[in-house]
Amino acid sequence: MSLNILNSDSLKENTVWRSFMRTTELFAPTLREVPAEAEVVSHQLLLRAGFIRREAAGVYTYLPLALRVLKKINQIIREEMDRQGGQELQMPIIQSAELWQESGRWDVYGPELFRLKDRHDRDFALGPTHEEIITALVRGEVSSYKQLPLLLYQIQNKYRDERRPRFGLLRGREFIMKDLYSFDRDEHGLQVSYQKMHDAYTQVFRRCGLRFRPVEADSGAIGGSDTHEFMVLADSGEATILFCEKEACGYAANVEKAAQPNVTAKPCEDLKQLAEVPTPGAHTVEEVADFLHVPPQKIIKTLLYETEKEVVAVLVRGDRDVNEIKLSNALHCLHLKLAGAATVQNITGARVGFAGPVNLKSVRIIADLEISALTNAVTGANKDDAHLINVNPVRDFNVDIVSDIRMVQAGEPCPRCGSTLKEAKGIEVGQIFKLGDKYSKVLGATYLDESGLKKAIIMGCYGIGVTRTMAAAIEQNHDQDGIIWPVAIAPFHAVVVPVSVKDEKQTAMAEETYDRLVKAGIETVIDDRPERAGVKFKDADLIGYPLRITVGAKAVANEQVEVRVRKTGEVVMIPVNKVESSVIKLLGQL
RNA sequence: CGGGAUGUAGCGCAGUUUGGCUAGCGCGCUUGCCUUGGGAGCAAGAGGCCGGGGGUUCAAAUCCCUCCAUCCCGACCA
Repeated sequence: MSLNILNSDSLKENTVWRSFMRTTELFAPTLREVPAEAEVVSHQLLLRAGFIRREAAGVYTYLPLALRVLKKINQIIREEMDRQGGQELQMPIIQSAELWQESGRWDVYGPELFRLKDRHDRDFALGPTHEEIITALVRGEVSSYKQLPLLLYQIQNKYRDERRPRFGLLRGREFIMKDLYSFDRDEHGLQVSYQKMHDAYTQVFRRCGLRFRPVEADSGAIGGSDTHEFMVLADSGEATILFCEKEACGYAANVEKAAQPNVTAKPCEDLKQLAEVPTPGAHTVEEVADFLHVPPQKIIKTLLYETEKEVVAVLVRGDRDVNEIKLSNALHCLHLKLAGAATVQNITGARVGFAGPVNLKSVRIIADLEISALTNAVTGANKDDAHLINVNPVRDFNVDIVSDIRMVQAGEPCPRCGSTLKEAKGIEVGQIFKLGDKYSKVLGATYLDESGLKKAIIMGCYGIGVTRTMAAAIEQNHDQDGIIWPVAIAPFHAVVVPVSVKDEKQTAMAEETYDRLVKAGIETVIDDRPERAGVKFKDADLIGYPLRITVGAKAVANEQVEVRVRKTGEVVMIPVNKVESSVIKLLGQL
């Protein structure tokens, strides 16, 4: 009996999606006009093409077409995770506060954590990520080095109460994410797992048909050492990435992370006499530079920052911007913000705009690497309407910390090879982290090695935003008429459009074409609505089927259907009896 | 969190300033005719707690109070 079940069609029918559809049955309500709530193009097109509907701010229903895309992305992810030895599981979305308190993140995570109480008034959170749960699971089940390494992953809804949900699926509060966690005995094992995931991610995004780039990144709140982000390249992207113009070099980093090049040698200039000069009203770098006729590079910009521990003075060259991420890393602080006017007055004794490191008491001073290379520089005098000239580090002031704390810009030398850095915009769709023992230590996930020694498991975590990837694909691949899906993640491969459904010959020919394509395994939609051709064409372009097969009067007369490529607009005439092979060939070329 | 804006039919909007007939327009939807290669045309229809609650008034989409929702901008570069 049981064998019979296995041999039956149940196996063959166990495909994730059906490969055929009639638009008269398809639930894909398209809109002619752009809903007012949508700002970015992926959001607009997802709404217009009938892929999603909004339920609440940052919370969406995925309609059938969207779900097909998501399933395809998921499937590619599964195959690549499994290929690297990953095992899929599912974990709770509702997570008890205890675990989060144990890891310390109940307090650290802040308002982004969706919190709720049960009827007994116990605290819970909706999982924004699953480090706690998975580590707790593993600590209970893994006790020996023989059980390692372990790669476990899940694809589920995650929740973050964003301070400002926006851009449709690009920054939602409920979203689908794949997270894989690696568990290894040591750093070497972690390196192996990390590389596996780096390879897997490269494969995933390549297979999705996206132009992307892995970049070095900052590890942020999740913590850990090494980390790369996978960026889908799109001009509308929020993230700025810098990459070396030399392909062979390969350096690429998020601006948040991009290291500055080695400091140029100190210019040989005689140290001049420190002096105070009046600079009435000149409180920005630009104003001071104009007023004193010095280039901004000769000005030391002094910013006061407040952290949860202290107030610090931050020095960068006048033409540079502070990189707050680098800064908070250098200061080992959690929160960072520019000090208010009152604090500035209090500490420097002057209004905002006249702070300087000379004789600045009571706060630590942190300077960017470039500062030590300056001679005879200009700074604020800690006195209203006055600046100091001929200021020299060491001679006139000392700093407590020297570190790379500034933003790097396109055009600067590559920190690795010295060629020029270029800039691009990207959408972060994946990130891989080396966590080390950060979570295993606090949560007590350990194992015994061969010598019976108890050791912390070394972890890594690796996420892919599935719903964000779908939106990013649209940001990268669209035109005025609508979406242009890469074949691998398109909801369907082709749409057959009979120009007039009242023409029996056209209908018959379209049905034959549809039938042939479906039987050949091509996911095909037939637009059998009694609409005019223009309406169907518009919808086809909007939804973004990679291929459109038009069956009109010409087709009937010539026994040839017209295959149009969505991406290029290219049109080829194909005899009906060869339509499958031609379509397969065309899809393969896309 | 701060600031701004908006909320009227499925979608896009007018009407609100200066309260007053039965709340309008375009698209979409239904029915019929017609049309059929890029969102056609004609005709007849359906569809509204004017975001919720409370007030003022003879009378409220419109004025007042309050709550809610959505969107945008900002979060300080000395």
